[in-house]
Parts: sequence; structure tokens; C-alpha cells
Amino acid sequence: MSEQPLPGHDERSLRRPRGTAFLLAQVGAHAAARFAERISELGVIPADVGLLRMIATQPGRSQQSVAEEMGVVPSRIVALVDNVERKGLVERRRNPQDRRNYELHLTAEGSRVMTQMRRVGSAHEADICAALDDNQRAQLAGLLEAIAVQQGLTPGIHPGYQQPLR
Amino acid sequence: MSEQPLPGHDERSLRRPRGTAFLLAQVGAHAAARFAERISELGVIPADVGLLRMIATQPGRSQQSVAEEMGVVPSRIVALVDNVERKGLVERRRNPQDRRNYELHLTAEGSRVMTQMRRVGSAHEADICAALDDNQRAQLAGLLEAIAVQQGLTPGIHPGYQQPLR
DNA sequence: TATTGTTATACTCTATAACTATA
DNA sequence: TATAGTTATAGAGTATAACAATA
Repeated sequence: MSEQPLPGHDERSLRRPRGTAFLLAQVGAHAAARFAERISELGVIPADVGLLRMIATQPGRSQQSVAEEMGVVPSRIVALVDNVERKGLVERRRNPQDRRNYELHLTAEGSRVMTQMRRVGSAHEADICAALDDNQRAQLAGLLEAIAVQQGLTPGIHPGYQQPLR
Repeated sequence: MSEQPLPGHDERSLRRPRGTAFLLAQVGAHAAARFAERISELGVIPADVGLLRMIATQPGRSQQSVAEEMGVVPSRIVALVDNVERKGLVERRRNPQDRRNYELHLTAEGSRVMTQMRRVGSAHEADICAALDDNQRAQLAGLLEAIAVQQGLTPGIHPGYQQPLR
């Protein structure tokens, strides 16, 4: 093959063509994967985190309201809640006013996990940004924030997990 | 909906706790999703892209070598190659020297798609970075590059697609 | 015996739609 | 009839391990 005189050592030319958007996706996926790794020590998975946070922020919410905010179909919430309920982090309480729906509440254990999650989050933050000084971290946050706003991203929601990627 | 005391207007307090790492994952996932959307017009999916690029860069590679570089199991490459072969973008040619393996080559159509992919990539880049001026884009690229290097990420490889996220 | 690629199998994740129980 | 939640089903994606052909 005469078209590739340099089989593997031209990393410079391999790296340059990739733009900022690719780098963003790559580093973002890495950050998400490392986060998943870290929280696995708490016995939870990324899919649990958003749900737990929503319940912590607004205890007593219904599954429907969670589904709507997450942008997923209600039947999926069933499995999600089953998951965290099985782990003893959340309980379903019948709403006495309208016995069709449940109120979702954190258990004591669930609250404990949420507290630990904040510690894990800080450690994760420090890990991912280890290459940057304080000034650079603020810069990065500002740039990302600008993109997020301009792209119309919802502040707390990570859409990555329900994307088909087909 | 009889919502909680502060249904949605405490976005500030919802946004702040999320650190730079979360923002990175969120924006990165968004960039990946938008990219997937764009290339779907070319009839390819993100999983195809890395493979096509590797074959374009080093025509004639074997499935094994691709599997190794991608960090996935060889049996998965079978389905991946089946995919792009079915689309008429890649062909398997028996290696006459060692008939156990295949040489992977782009077809004419495959080359055409790769060319269009570069255009799509530029448009995508412009879209994602629309909020930033040239100076800021360079800044962002530099910061991300620093993180990527420090975290030991392989330049051309996007690990996000094979992560279980459990 | 080792290597390249393939197939068989099983498991997870997810969406759709039918179903139940309450209203 | 409408709504909250559930279950049944089917389809995609993926990993593991057994397998065939070739070396």
C-alpha cells in the first residue's frame, strides 16, 4: 500500500484533524465513565443518580413527574425506581389523596448515599480537572456554560444516557 | 400539579452544585448526539465512523488490528464490519498471504462518504462552538487537550460508546 | 498448537402497547 | 372516560465462549 508511508507513528496528524467538538465528546464520555466507576463504590449507577437527586430535591414527587422531567417514557421509570427501591434507597408511598400514584421518598440510607455522593463528586471533579489550575478551571467552566446555554441544554439533565447513538 | 414550594425557579441552586465535570459530560454527550444526528443523513452511525476512519487511514488492516486499537473484542468487529459492508462502504478482501484474515478496504462509495464526513464535521464544529469566538475556541481546545493528555486518553479513540454505564 | 474470524447464547437496556386500579 | 403505574413483548447492543478454517 503506497498510500500510508507512516503506519502508526504520525500521531500528530491523527490528532489534529479531530476538532474541538470531538475532543469535547471524548473527554465528556471519559468523565462520565470515570464518574460511573467512582459511584459504583456506593452501589449506584449513573441512571440512579439523576433520579435520586430529583427525589432528594422534591420529596414526594410522582413517577409521572419524574418521567416528564427526565424526558423518558413512564414505563421506564418503573424499572428505574424498582432498582433504587431494591437497593433500599427509595420508597414508594401510596398517595392517600389519589391512590393511583405514588410519592417517592428517599430512605435514611438513600440520604446517606446522597451525602456520600457529594464527596464522590468533589473527588471526581478534582480528578478530572487535575491538569488545570484554579484559573483554568473557571475558564473551562465558563466556556462550557456558554455552550450549554447557547445549545439550549437543561441545567441538571444529562441527556447522554437515553440517546440511541444509532 | 400541586408542586413543592420551589417547583422550578431555583435553577440557580440546581445549576451550581453541578461541577465542571458534570458540565463536561453533559455538553460532551450533547455534542455526540448532535453529531449522530448529522451523520445519519449520510446513512452512517457513530459506531461506523471510527471504523471507517481507521480503514481510510490504513487501508488493508485486519479486523484484529482494528479490534485491538478500538479496545473491543474481535467478535464485535464482525457486526461492525458487517454493518458498513452491507451499506456498501467497506469490502473484505481475502489476504492471499494469509488466508485466515481479511484486508479491509473502503469502496468508492465509502471514500465519498468519508469526504462528506469532513464537511459534516466542520458544520458540526461550527454549530457546537457557535457561542464562542475564535479566541475562546482555541482556549477551550487547549484546556480539553490538557485534560485529555493528563487523563491518558488515546487521541483518536472515543471510549464513550463501549462503556456499560452500569 | 496458535491465530483469524464467525456463530451461538445469554443478558441488559429500552420502547411500545396492552393491561390494572383507581378516579 | 381518563390517569398512574405496571407488565408483556420485542428489538437492539454487547460480551463470553465455542467453533471452523487456515497457518
